[in-house]
Amino acid sequence: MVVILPDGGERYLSTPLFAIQEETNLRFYNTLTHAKEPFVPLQPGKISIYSSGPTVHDRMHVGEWRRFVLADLVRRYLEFKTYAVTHIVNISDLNDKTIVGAEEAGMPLKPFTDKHLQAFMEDVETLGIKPATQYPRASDHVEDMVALTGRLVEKGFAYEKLRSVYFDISRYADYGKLSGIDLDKIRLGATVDLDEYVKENPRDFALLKRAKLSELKQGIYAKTEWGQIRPSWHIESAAMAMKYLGETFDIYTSSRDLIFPHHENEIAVSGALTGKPLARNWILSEQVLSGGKKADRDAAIPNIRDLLERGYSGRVIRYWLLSNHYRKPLNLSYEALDQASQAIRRIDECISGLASLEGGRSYPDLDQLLYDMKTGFSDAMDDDLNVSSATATIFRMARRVNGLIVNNEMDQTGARRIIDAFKKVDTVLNVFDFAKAPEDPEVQKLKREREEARRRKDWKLADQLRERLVAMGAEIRDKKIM
RNA sequence: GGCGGCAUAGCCAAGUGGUAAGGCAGCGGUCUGCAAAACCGUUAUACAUCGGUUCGAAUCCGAUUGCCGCCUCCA
Repeated sequence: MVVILPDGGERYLSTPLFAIQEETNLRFYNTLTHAKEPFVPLQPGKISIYSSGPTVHDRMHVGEWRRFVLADLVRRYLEFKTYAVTHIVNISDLNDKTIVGAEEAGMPLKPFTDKHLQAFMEDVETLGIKPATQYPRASDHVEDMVALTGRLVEKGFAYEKLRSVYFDISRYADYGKLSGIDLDKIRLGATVDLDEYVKENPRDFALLKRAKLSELKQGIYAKTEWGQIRPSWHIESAAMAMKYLGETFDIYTSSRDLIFPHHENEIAVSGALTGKPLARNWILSEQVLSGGKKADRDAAIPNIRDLLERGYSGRVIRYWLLSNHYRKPLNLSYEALDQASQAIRRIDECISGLASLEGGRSYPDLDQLLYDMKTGFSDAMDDDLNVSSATATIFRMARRVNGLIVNNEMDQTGARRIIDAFKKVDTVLNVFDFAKAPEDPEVQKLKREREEARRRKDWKLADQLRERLVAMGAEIRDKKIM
């Protein structure tokens, strides 16, 4: 007997096959439904994520990195929970900004975008972001975009006007679900000059744009039945998402400010073609503010390299971007970064204390301690990635462990297990320091000299050496002179 | 005007009905040659405002205020 399930087969998810995954209490806030809901993958054990990628015309400022760090957090946490994740990040290298940027730089488009893509990848590494499974580039997928547009025209969802092709929103009844927008009430022309365009309805959006003269000169166009065109951002992203992850995938990560019109338009494109939702879960980061205003590229917002030059390490920046809940606005300030730096140091100190531990008794309640941290961490993360609560668990653990070390109640075996537990948690957060860089010989030499001075009770020399060591950035942890 | 979001200590921040986690900074102490680190103690009887529901509200309901974002060719 064949049963057609009205819910598209979702009830299969309660069969034993899914039991392992189902035991988890993982819940995400889904912007599509405006509610926290249990996360259930489309396929057992496998998860597909698509993330709104960079526009490679400039170095991204630190605010924009929030959505990439969020994507990384989602991915790492799912992998922590033993899912196999496919993660696609699109590279937007064919648009007004890159074309204008290349022109201004006096470079052909490809080398220009290559250069900025390389900068992007540098920052990915600095921030400890796991490289995506693939980084498809818009410029490599124009044929796919033209093909999708052709299908939309055939189905009557798109029309050509003066050699551009537009999506006809009036044909797509579900338009506006993600943003909750009411098309009759939006203010038309609030941010664009509508007179410049010849759409049948000002609410329609471009799929393929007639190539401009400057673009034709540079050869940045594709020949199609509608003329020489360049694809729009919306069709670019939708085409790559569907090509790499299929008609429907598990998670779309991005940031709130891209909901309308961009994501709404992608949903319309894919929904019109397949009748299916593009992504089941939309996980979107709230914005980074600077001085109370949106941090955008026009303002003087520092990028990752600027912050490195100011002395903040990649993991400090990452921790700062991560440590506030992703659905709350985050205010950029050096004070906040300083606080993040201090906070991380607390854990670093604990880890290095464990690593250099000698002697000590074994701690009888170690298993309980480890269990508390593990469950505290994953319970918090299961609840829509509550990083603040998760880190609170870790800090409590650190304080506890430091106390045990002070009282000689921890031995090397226990220390090793605690470090392993920190490492496990850090596969998700990726902010702690386990491999202290070996000290350079000069530092080691000064430290020996200082110890010698202390033994001789030559405090003046010892203090001078301490000043020099601190200035060199060395850490000093004195013990009682025997 | 429409839609969406945010408001908790000096700063950052968790907490959706049971009496305010955690971090930073501060203060007192232990340790130290003195510091640093670490440890112990301490730091919100107004959770934006007003009203309501309840035995009980930061949490639920209504209204208000302030701030932020988006509004279709910038991505």
